Amino acid sequence: MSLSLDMFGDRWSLLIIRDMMVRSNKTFKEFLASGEGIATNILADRLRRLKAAGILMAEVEATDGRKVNYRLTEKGIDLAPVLLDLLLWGAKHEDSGAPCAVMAEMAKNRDWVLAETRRRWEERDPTPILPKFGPG
Amino acid sequence: MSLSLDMFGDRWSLLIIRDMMVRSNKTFKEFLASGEGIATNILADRLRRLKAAGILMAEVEATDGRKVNYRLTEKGIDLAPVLLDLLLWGAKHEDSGAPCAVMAEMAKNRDWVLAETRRRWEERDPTPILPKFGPG
DNA sequence: AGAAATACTTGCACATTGCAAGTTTGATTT
DNA sequence: AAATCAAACTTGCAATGTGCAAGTATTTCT
Repeated sequence: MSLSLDMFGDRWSLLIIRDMMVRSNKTFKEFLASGEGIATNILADRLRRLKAAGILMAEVEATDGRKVNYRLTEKGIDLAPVLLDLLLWGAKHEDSGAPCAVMAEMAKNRDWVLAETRRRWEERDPTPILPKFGPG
Repeated sequence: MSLSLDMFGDRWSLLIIRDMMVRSNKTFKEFLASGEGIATNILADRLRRLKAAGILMAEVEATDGRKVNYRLTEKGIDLAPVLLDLLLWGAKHEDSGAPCAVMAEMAKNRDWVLAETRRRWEERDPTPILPKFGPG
């Protein structure tokens, strides 16, 4: 756990991973526009560190050599349970602005949400997971 | 989630909570002796912030007015799923030194481990959770 | 060839952290 | 009762990390 916190014991790393996981953010610009207000140098540094740790990988887009697409690795997508629990905790104990019913659904269908998150990652499906709930 | 990371987006807060949860650490001195090497000023600051956030509470020991006993609140013990997932992730993807079999057991009995963690908190049972596994 | 877009890097002020030492309050010993 | 010890902090300061504004490199568009 101490090792995990060497990597995630900062303000931004987990937010970046969350943006990749639930918003399908892929590019530097998208991360900047995520609204949390990360500085460009910090973003560059975190992407570098997460890449070095094998949590994400980077590749330049085939059709546009300017763009770099970041993508979670298996190690990265395995953080989904941590992020989901953190989200549920925040929704329960902090004023998150998220509707209670939605959060209750997510807590109830925890395993399905995790499976669906992984499926979207595997199939590169960029559909956001938040508005859709339940197996049916 | 951004709100959660305002609180836990640092190197030490979650480690302190982990030490309270799995090692039943209660006093300033015990936290210092946990082996992670936190500085005294940082420890004091984090305890203050976690207390202000309602994640733990402090009370001076009745029989020894020097000692302050820290204890997780309901809000604090609710972080157990996050910590467990982080532990399992670290065990899977980083060299944690923890035996694989033990971690596999924890992953399998996730719900039981969480229930047992909460029971120990409610009953103030200081038995460490790590060497004991399975419902039977 | 020139302008625009994307992904960074750099310089610098400011905040946070870590270490060592000191302070405060309460218990224990003589 | 005085001196000593113990636990929980606080303080000072150097080093490290962060955030903002600006600049650079490479690639694409016109």
